[in-house]
Amino acid sequence: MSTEINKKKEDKAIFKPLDSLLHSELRLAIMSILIGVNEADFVYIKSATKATSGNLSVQLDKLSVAGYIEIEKTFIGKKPCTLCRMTEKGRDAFADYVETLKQYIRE
Amino acid sequence: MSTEINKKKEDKAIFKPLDSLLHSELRLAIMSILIGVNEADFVYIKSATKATSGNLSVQLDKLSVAGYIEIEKTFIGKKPCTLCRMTEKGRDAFADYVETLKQYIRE
DNA sequence: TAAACAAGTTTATATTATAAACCAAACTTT
DNA sequence: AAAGTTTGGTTTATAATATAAACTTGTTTA
Repeated sequence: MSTEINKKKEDKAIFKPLDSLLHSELRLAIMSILIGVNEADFVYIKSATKATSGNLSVQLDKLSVAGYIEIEKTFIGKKPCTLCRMTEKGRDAFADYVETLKQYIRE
Repeated sequence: MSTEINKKKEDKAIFKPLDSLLHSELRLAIMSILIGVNEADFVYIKSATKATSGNLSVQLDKLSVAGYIEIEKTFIGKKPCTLCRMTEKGRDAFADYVETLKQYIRE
């Protein structure tokens, strides 16, 4: 049986897990852009991140499914325009992520 | 042919890429532990991170192959003991990573 | 001495990210 | 006006990565 004398090994992790949806380079970049502006469109995010269209499309969709961003498909003149906006949920998740991350980078 | 008149879209990403070796939850946790101490053994890191042995073994190996940590296999009494220590290169990479990350989290 | 345990490693599988291929509509050139 | 090009994406296939399961080697304990 275990006694007080036995040196206890840590029985819980010292690090809080990171939100894996946000801990991805491209998704993090997207969120980083969106937290600073009211909205941004697909083409802008693509050029700012240098992501391929396919990758961007997929990652935006994941953020959208999670409710972290909203996607609105409109037209600007005759061209389609995909607008992205961060939700309150996304803002909270991002703030949480940053807090958690600080544990890891010791700041 | 392209002219100066053409509105140039951003032609470089606004985010510096993250060191993908470090941008991994477990490897980051390992580095975070090692940066704070002189050395730590496999068993300690395992319990501190709650990683499985297999996963830990693989990730330590990657960090070691990259030259970010050194691994020394010794015995403590009759039991094998795998000691890990961060290298100077690892320390630099970690510092770089943290700096880069700040762009993304705006701090 | 056989069963259980400790400390890992190796290999297989599931998850995730990335890239390649494709599509529709609008513009441009001949 | 038909043919080719560009824009703004989506879908699907592949490559990379993380995780878990199975195994190994040696040790301790019942």
